[in-house]
Amino acid sequence: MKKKRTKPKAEIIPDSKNKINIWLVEDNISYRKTLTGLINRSPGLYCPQAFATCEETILMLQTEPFPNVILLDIGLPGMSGIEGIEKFKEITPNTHVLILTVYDDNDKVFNAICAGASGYLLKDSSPEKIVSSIEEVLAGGAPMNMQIARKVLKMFSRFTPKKKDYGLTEREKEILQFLLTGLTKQQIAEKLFISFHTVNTHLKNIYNKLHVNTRSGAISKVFRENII
Amino acid sequence: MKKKRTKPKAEIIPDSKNKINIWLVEDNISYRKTLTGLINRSPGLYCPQAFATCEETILMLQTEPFPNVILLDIGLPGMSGIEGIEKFKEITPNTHVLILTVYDDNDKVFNAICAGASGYLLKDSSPEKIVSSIEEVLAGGAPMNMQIARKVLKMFSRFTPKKKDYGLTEREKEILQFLLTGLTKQQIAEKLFISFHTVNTHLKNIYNKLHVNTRSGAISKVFRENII
DNA sequence: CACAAAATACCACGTTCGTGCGATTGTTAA
DNA sequence: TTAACAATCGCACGAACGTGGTATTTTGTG
Repeated sequence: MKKKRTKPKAEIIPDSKNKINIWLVEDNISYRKTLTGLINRSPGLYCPQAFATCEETILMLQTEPFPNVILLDIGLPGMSGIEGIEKFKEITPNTHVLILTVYDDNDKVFNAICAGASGYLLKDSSPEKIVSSIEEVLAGGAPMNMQIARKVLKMFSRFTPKKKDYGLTEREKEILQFLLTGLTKQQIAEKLFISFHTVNTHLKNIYNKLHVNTRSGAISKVFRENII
Repeated sequence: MKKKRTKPKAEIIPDSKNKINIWLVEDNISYRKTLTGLINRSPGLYCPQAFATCEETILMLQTEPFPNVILLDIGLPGMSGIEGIEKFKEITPNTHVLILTVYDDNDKVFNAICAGASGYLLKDSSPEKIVSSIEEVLAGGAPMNMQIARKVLKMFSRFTPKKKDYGLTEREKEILQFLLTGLTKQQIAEKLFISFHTVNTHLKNIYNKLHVNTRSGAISKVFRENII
């Protein structure tokens, strides 16, 4: 629920008409001013709000119209930027959150993206890069510094479906699927229109192939090793 | 094991000294020629080999020195580009594979990256973008078209640890961990130096909290929803 | 302190599981 | 035509599970 309201401000703020509305969350005062200036000097961009903490930002989201983009630092006093993303996204899911930080460790990058960040920039980015990234975000992109992009791809490939092959047949995989849902042998038999005994046999074979001897072991193996 | 060998060729090939060695895998003849030309006209780049299939490429990898970058199409006759990536990476893990294709569906992108692609370009990319992307790959980046980058981030956020809270206590989580390994109630009891009956009680409570009534259901829920 | 929540413990009963056998049919590759 | 494999079906039995109770002790918080 956006509330449109003209708010008197001491500073000179650019005309908001047809401009991209950008909020800034950055605790370093001088960098914040630099960025605000940079954005407001860019045609088409408009930065009416700048905060030092996520908490303040969240408060303002209660009363002000939602921004198109939030430019967010991660190393903030109080609530971290990562937590901030989640909160922002709960309040206004359509607002893009663009991370601008000094941190480039896997953990921060991973968590930020999982939390819903639309892009991830490092603070050594040039002013031009920052401005173009804001535009890119709105054009449906996901701007990242190249080292970040590489990290992201590497993280991704760690999710590789390794798919060790235990030589399961199609029927066995099918039955395994039903195991995962917590069905009993009898229930599986009914689902597949076969005898209880047949399911029993399949289960025996599955256990043999997976080198387990309980449902629990089988199910855990399926999830941990991305079988099926 | 790289074998350096000067190979007589009918075509005029640029000097390989200090140039980035790029191989091209693309089944469309005219596009292949266009790209080869583009690369060889770029200072610092050098494309001595171009193939129509992964199979040919793999053969050549047996005898020729490994390239720095392989520019790879996905929609190929015979072995698909996705499979190709895996094979290439097995043979020469340090060679970067840069995808250049028309396909932008989640599945292809996901699989390509999981297989180890260093970048993902669409065929509507400008020649300049292609050349700069090759350079970016070698500079440690991961060039992607902006729509691809967005897709990648979105896929990532699907891995979000949602962590629904079912109000499990620490002890209950502990017992849940042992469930995953396939232990019986008695075995869990021994591990924790408590009575079999206590484990039984905990299990009852866990099932209640997770709204399941079998070990299988509990285990599946744990994996699917990232509990614990 | 008081009260709630968590952890502990016990029992009984019917259900389901895992595993030891054996067996028939159909398909597929050698 | 064999041989191998997959899928089907059957039985029996001890072990483990899930669920209904009840009850005591420990821990933590207002």
